[in-house]
Formats: sequence, structure tokens, C-alpha cells
Amino acid sequence: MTRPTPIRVVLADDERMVRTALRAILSAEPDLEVVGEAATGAEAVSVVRDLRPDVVLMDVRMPEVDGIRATERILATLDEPPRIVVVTTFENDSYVYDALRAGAAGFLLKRADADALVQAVRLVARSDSLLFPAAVRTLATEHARARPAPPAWVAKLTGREREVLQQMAQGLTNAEIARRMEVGPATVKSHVAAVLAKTGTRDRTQAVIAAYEAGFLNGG
Amino acid sequence: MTRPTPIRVVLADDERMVRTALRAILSAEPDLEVVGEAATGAEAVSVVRDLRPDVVLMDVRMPEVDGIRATERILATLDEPPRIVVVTTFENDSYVYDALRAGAAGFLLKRADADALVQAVRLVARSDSLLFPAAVRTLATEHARARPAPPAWVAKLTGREREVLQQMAQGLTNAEIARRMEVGPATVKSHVAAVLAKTGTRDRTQAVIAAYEAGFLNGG
DNA sequence: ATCCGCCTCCGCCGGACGGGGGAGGGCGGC
DNA sequence: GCCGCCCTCCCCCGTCCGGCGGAGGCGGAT
Repeated sequence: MTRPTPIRVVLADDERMVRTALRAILSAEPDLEVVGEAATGAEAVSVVRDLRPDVVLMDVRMPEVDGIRATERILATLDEPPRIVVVTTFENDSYVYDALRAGAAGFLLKRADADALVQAVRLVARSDSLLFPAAVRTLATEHARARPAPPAWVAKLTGREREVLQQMAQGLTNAEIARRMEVGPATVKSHVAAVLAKTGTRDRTQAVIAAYEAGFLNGG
Repeated sequence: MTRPTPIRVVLADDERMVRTALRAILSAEPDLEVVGEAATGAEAVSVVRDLRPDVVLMDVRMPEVDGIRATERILATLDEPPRIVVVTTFENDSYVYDALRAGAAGFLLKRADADALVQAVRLVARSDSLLFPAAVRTLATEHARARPAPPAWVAKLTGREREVLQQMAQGLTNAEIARRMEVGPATVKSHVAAVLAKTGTRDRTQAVIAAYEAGFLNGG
């Protein structure tokens, strides 16, 4: 169960104190060995290239090149890249998502206790697991809807116009919408006309398309 | 470093062999204790309610109530719920996403080795970390476009009909489509009629909606 | 050789749609 | 009080749309 060769770790963080602390924690474990350190992203890339560690603990915030970019570069240029664990201070950091995209094997908070840190390193070193804090659940459940900026017209619609557009997007005719909203067909026509004007579209089909692409629908 | 009370684990899997294997692996560790087992999702909920374990290893596929639903129920009903690790056989399982949504603390593959299993249990037991295999990266980067199975009508459309539907989804009129495709307006009308028939819709707006919801568009 | 599916077009018709212009009432702000 | 916004509804009219039925050509399958 004890492995012959220890897990080789590189630390990348611009603060010396952090590196020292991490080294102290990891060195206490017989199966872990800190083989190198880096204070910038650029340095991290070259150090990793030279030392070929099994795991890298990578701070997100670093001079010159940040941890995310350094991660991308390492994974893109090395044949058998190390597992990279991205480390940050704040949980709600948007870096969580960036780290995922960059190909990081894990994401750790600096406030994680020593125990969790050590186990995280061991885990990523030899399994294909990813390791992320609770924040990713938010991203996943909110469907990570990276809204590309909702078009201006959305705010300009009145309440009734919104309702009408919703129904249009269900494929209903004006008459059907009128029945559902318990108003006259002429009223619906007015609202539809207003929607077309504000969305800059010429017919209901284009308006529905605009609604879809604006992410205007509730539970799309 | 050794904790006074062991981590209490409950196993939920409908196959006895799997439970036995898991129990064997976990029992070999002095700091882990398997306190109960369940063969169905419903049983899992009640067992967990009674025994209050620290960690639950939950199979996705189980009779009566599947692992995902069982997870939801446990997390919804208990005040201090255990960390739940969802276990499955296939990595590309859509269950990965469901597990995230349900609030699972981790996701493990049955082919994971004993070492990874044990460490995963230890990790989730006392940190707020989530643990997921590489599959989540795909979900995250592909923006988790959970295709709900492309409707049958997609395959039934002829080449021309597809083209026409694409243009319809751009908000073009029949005349415009005719010009772009360099055919007569009557031809386009025929294709549109065919599209409406095959999609089971009554007008172009509904057809476009169907196209959007089917993920029919190229780079939507 | 025949059949069938696909693409191409035709005419006719009723209904839905969208543009234009207008009108009355309610409600809040200046 | 008056103005402005919103919601409600009205008429007219031209256009687009979709349903109906039909037709010819072309190519692959049997």
C-alpha cells in the first residue's frame, strides 16, 4: 500500500509564506515530496517542464502569467502533463469555471485544512477524478448560463408585452393568446405590434427567434 | 492525526456482490466503518435516517427508487444529511449531471481502484469538496447541452426540407428562402408544408420552436 | 419495367397576420 | 390639474401563409 516512489509536487504561488506553509504540510507526509517552487506563472511553466512533477499546486493570482493561463500552457505543451490543482482564496470565484475549462484536475480553497490538502494531492495524483468545491454545483445547477448580455429591448417591454411574447414563443396564434389572457383579439394585436417594434423584428417568427436567442424564456 | 471516532459509512447497491466488495475494501481501513447496507433506494432513505452515517455510497441504478431520487430525498428531509457519493459504471452517464443537481458530494466509477475509493470517502467526509470524474469537464465545457434525445422527425426530413427549416429558423419568408435557394416560391411552399407535416406543427413559428428545442440548429 | 421517393412547379382560396391610424380609461409623477 | 405611460379595443387593407389538389421529371430500388 506504500508506494515506492513518492508523489512529486511543485508549488506555484507568488507569496513566499504560502509556499512555505504548503511545503511544511506536504513534507510531513512520507509519500509526498515537494520538488520545486515557482513565484510566477511563467516560472511555473518552465519549472514544471524541467522537473516533471506528478502534481502542481497552482495559485490563480500570479504576476506575469496567471495560474489559469499557466495551466493551459502546461497541459498544451507537455506530452504527459502533471495533474494541476488550482488554488484560490474565494469560493465564489469565477476562476472555478475557468479552471475547469483550462483542464485543471482540481480546485482547492486556501482555507482548506491540511488534511484535505494532502488527500487532494494523493487523489488527483493517481485517479482520473476531478476535485472541486461546492461552488461548482452552483455553476452546474444554474446551468452556467454565461449570458452574453441580454439585448437592450428586453428591459423596454412592458409586463403585458412580455406575457404576449411568452405565449408567442409557445406557438400560439393571436386568438389563442387573447383567450388565455382573457382580452380581446385586438388587444393582443396591439401588444404583438409593440413587441415587433421593440424587438426590431417584422413578424412573430422573428420575434420568437429573438426571444430564444436572448434567453428570454423562463425555463428554456 | 488518527481520529477518535471512525467515519460511518452506509452502502446502497442492489447487487450483493458489490456491497460485499465495497465492505471488504472499506473495512480494511481502521478509520472507516460500514454501519449499514441497503438494496433499494427506498431502503437507503430509511437506513440513512436511522443510522445517521457520515458518508453514503449510493448506486445510481436501484429498484423502486433510483440513487438520484434517494439522494434528493435524503438531503431534503434530514437536518444534518450525510455526504453522498454517487456510484456508477459508465463515465459518460448522464447521471453525472443529475447527481450534481441532486446535491451529491461526489461521483465515483465502479472501476475506481480501492485506493481512490477509500480516499474519496475520507475526503468527502470532512471537507466541503466535491469529487467528480473527468466527465464533468466535458459537461462543463460543452456547456452541458443535455440533448434530451433528438425527436424522431429530425431523421425523416429530406435534405431540402432541412435547408428550408434552417432558413425558416433565420426568420426568412418563403419568398426570401426561394431567392436564396434559387427555386420558385411554390417549391418552397411545398417544402414548408412537408416540414409542418413531419414536425407535427401548424405554422412556421411552431416549426421554428420545434427546431430550436430539438437542438436542430448547427451552432445554436 | 415499374414503383416510389424526392424535387420542382401550378392555381385557388380562406384565414391569419401586420401596418396604419385612432380612441377611451386608469394610474402615477411633476 | 395635466402629462405620459400602459392597457384596452376599434376599423380598414394589403400581404403572407397554409391547406387543397394536381402534375411532370428524375433517380434508385426491386
